[in-house]
Amino acid sequence: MQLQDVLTAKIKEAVTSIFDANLETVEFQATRKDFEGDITVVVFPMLRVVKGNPVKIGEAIGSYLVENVTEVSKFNVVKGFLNLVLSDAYYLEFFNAVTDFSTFGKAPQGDDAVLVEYSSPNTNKPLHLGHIRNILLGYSVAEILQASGKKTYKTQIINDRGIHICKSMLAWKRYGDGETPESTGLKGDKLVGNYYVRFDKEYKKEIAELQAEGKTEEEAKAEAPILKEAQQMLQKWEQADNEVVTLWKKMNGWVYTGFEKTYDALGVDFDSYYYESETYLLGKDNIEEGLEKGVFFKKEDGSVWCDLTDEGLDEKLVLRADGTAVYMTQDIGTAIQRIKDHPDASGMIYTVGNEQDYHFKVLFLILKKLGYSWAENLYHLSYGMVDLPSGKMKSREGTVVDADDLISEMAATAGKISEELGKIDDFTADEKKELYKTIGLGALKYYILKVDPKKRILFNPEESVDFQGNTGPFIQYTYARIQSILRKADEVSTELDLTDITLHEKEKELLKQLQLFPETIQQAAENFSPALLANYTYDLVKEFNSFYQNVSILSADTKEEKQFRVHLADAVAKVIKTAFALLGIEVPERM
RNA sequence: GGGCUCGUAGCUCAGCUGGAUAGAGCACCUCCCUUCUAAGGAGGCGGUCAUAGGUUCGAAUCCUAUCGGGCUCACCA
Repeated sequence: MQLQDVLTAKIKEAVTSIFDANLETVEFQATRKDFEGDITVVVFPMLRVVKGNPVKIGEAIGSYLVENVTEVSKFNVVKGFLNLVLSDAYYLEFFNAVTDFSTFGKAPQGDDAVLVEYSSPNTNKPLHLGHIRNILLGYSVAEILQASGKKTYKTQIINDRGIHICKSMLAWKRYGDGETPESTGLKGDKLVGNYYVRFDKEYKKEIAELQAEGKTEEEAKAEAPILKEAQQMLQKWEQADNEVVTLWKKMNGWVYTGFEKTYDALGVDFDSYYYESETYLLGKDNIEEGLEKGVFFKKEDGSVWCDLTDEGLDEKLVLRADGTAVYMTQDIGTAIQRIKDHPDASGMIYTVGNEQDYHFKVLFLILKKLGYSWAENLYHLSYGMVDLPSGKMKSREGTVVDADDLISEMAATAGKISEELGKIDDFTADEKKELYKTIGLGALKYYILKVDPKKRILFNPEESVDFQGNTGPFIQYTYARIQSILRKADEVSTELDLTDITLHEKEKELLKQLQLFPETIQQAAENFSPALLANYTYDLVKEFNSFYQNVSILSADTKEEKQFRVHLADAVAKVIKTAFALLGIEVPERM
């Protein structure tokens, strides 16, 4: 904010010349709606340096500013708050200075790059609502970072190996009867997911049988033949057994095709993919290095540990006694590998649920100890669970909210509402379908992104997602309404003449809100919080609606006024579009 | 039990580095579609900001303790 710098300097100047005292900082805040003014200087903190009555001090500074700063046209003092009224010219200049509102707020791209990891699914079941939160957050944060001037690489790590993958493979082999996505018409991830569930069913059956034979529950769980067979399968996989690997490739292929469809429906993309089947052996060399550097130590049994007691944490195992890797080993190796693969990247963001807070705390600490410069720029984008009114989502109990189902339900609801309103009766069937998808997704994405990532979300499928109030569709609707105005205003010249414009109160409010956009993007980037951006957009839309209700755009008094208002509405629409793009939400021209 | 985290209106959520009388939406009540798209707008109802202390000119915000919810403390991933 340039003006704030000017004001700061002038206020310091005023305090020096009037009170013969030196101010170190000046505190500003936006003026509350119920007071006259645009920006407020808080006088209280000055009392430390300047003795006296805050109101008198405020008045003295106020009149000094009106005289010496052209942008300040009036002032008033309430208690210790000096409210400054900024001139119309100041706001009009701001508006005029923005050459292109469709790129307004975005910082030019620098050289500094950052990796954003998100999604990271298992390949044994379809994506659900929990993944949706992850995916939307990760994608949006990547876009926001990009808009804040960073280069970003979107990436994911796919958990494509392990006992859980073998479970669905085994169940398919036993009971699948050669089924394929083509033969069943099922999405590949759904088909594989069904066999994962099937495995669990058979497993439970076997446990029950064994328990009937007198085994304890624990024995039964460990000895169930189907589990034993799955474990053998994993061993065979690790030995690169041809048959197992072929099956694994085939079924994973189905899953990937299925995932792609879901990603596509959500409108997200990735720049690179990492597979655990390729990275799970990484990290062992790094452990060796760490041992040499003295970051790690070896216990009598040969296992390797990292001592984090100085940091108030425990000792953490990084390599088993038999030399095999643990989760941590792999993550250390993968992080190092990724930076090697992206030499311009100076940091990494992991979008992973908050149940792994501790893991990432430790991981980052270890990487720092290993001396990697980029380890200072690691961030765990931790988010809360998505819970149902009934509690946690459990795939086995069938209480999972499936991602694809949810997406299509949202579109269906959007369709129902649109049909009732009947504003798009002239649309073709395809156009309607496209629009309903846009609105449905807008509702879902906004619903999830507007809440602080840290907080858990309670999702009630019965009540579904709102389409009124602080929602995606409401904001999309405002955008569409502005487009409608612009279509009708097409005879307005592109030339903008601001010389004779006197700002209406509502116009001023809108301009103020627009002005905040660039810093909102920066803040959202710094805090890794799409929620900040979502709520900003809502405020902007509220402000526009208030303007819309009070100020006639197309029937303004003068031609210049009309032009200005049309341009202003257009600017609002463009900012909405940019903000929503950063949230991964599309905006329709009509709805 | 240790660590982390959350607790704001009946419900879902905002509230930036401490600042003025704590804000929206939903729900409920009253109005406003012959006027640029009513998925909208104006107003009403609704709060001891979990509780108790502390820090100071000033606390929803910072500190401490307590209570409540969640997560986590694996040679699982």
